[in-house]
Amino acid sequence: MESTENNVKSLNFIEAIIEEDLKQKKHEGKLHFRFPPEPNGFLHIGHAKSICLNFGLAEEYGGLCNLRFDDTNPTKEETKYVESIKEDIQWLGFQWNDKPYFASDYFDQLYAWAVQLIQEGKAYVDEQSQEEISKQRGVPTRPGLESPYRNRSVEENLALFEKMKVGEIPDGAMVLRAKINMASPNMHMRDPILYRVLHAEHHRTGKKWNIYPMYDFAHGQSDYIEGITHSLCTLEFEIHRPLYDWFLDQIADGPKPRQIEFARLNLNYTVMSKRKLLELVNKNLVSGWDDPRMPTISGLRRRGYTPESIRNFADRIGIAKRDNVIDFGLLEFSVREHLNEIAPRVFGVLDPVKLVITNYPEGKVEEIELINNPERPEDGSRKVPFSKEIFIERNDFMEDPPKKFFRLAPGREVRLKGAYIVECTDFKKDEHGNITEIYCTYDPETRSGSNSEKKVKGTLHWVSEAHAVDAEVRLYDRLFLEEDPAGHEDYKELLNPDSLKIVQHCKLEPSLKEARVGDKFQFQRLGYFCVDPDSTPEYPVFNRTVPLRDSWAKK
RNA sequence: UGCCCGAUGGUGUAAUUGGCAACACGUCUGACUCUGGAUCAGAAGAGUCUAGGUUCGAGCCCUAGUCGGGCAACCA
Repeated sequence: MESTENNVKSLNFIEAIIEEDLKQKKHEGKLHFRFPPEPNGFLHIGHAKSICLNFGLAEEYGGLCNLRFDDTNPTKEETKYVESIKEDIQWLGFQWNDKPYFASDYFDQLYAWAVQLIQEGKAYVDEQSQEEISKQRGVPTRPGLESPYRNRSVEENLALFEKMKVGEIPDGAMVLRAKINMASPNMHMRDPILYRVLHAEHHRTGKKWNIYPMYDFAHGQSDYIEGITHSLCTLEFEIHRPLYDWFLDQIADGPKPRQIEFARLNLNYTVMSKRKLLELVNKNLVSGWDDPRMPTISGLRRRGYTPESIRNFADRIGIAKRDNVIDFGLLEFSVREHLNEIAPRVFGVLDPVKLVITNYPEGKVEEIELINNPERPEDGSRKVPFSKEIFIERNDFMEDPPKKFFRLAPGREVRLKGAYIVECTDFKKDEHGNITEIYCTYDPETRSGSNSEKKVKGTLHWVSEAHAVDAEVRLYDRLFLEEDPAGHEDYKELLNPDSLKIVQHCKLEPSLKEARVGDKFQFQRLGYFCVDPDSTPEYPVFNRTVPLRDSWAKK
């Protein structure tokens, strides 16, 4: 955000902290961030906000940013997620420092620190059941109770922890707990669990471990090991910060990372929790993590969003601590803005109706030259064939139109973009009243570029029947009917039944035969579209990224 | 009946750190246009949750409330 007068960039609260730290020479002027996803699902637009924040700050201030997989729970994590996360970050245009890091690389060190805490009398093995432990923890308004195992000897703790480690203890039978304060008003300080027994195979360490550290015992330490200076996370971890600091106080002697929390991104008309997104995928409510209706990065990519548009979006929404719900329209604005700049304009008729130009010579074909992108003259032009029989959009014709309808109707004139002005003389209907054919005459004097004086209110896109490419087009709408689906008992009931409309045999201009998967276009007057991977050479498939703004449709 | 955090136009974010609220999206006008797009010009819309206090002066500081969010997983 720029202030208008003196062009001074205004800082968000995290940048303000950073600049202050820099001024104080806090970490000898070094800046090191990290993006720490758990590989248990695909990244979504909310993660994009965090990615842009962390990697963006590193770029902005000349610091570093690690990609670190927070893989301390082998029951939920998979390699395929690791791969998708890497792909998404790179696609967004960011590069992590050095190599991908993994919390699991620190299991040995973490274990050693746990032993150290035991030796210092700051941790103990509890063999109560999960239910008992949870009951003793108390409630936020009342202190908890101390475990009967809280004060056993260091030797006994060491021996038990060793048993946990070598696999002699069944899942759930014992945990290692920090000895902090069962009466703390902060529930996370009531003797939090450090390690649990899990006879699970880890995606990277395999069967080496039978115990795995909890998030709280791994995260801050991982930051510390990597020399992170600013550990940025979302608001729900705010209450963990005293624990984050407590662990570091026990083990660290060098400079410590500082945890700073910011508000996560919420977008209306969608859900953003990995659990819910996973459920949509698992229940086949969408076609997969990359379904173009998903708010995942892979979904947005397939939908036709560009990395630039997402980064600009992240920039626009800002960083603060207050809860927020961003209007989906802002995301759409961001893609339109970028696509308007880069997408070649083409003709595509989604709902074709045939138009015959009765006074146009039979068999004649003119090659009409069309500008590829008026926003970028350097993108040149292309030739599009024009002939006697063409397709136009069905809703560009009305039998009995209102006065403000600037398109085709009996007796009305309209320009066929790049070609001629035509006047509707007649039309044909079938027994159901559907228009089947429209008849026009053209004025040869009005060809584009011929300086004819004639002006008309409307301009239509069109595709020559004989030259048309057939295609499938997928029209997407918001996935949910209500602004806040997650706020409902069952958000799945709020799925928009019309979130995907598949249209077959759309008619596209012949140049689109050359389009490759991922290519983006503006179908003139309709919206932005991109080639879907489901395409075949014979039958391309296009996704509508976003429609054009339509001030006519609004009325 | 606890602890932590937050509160600025419809939405989001600013306010040179105490000097009478700005930018973006959205909305509405109008111009232009061979995309009812884009672009351009303009408008409406908050007096900053409330009440006190400090001060020449408060969105910024203090006090007390109100409202909203979070915290009681062997998840992250």
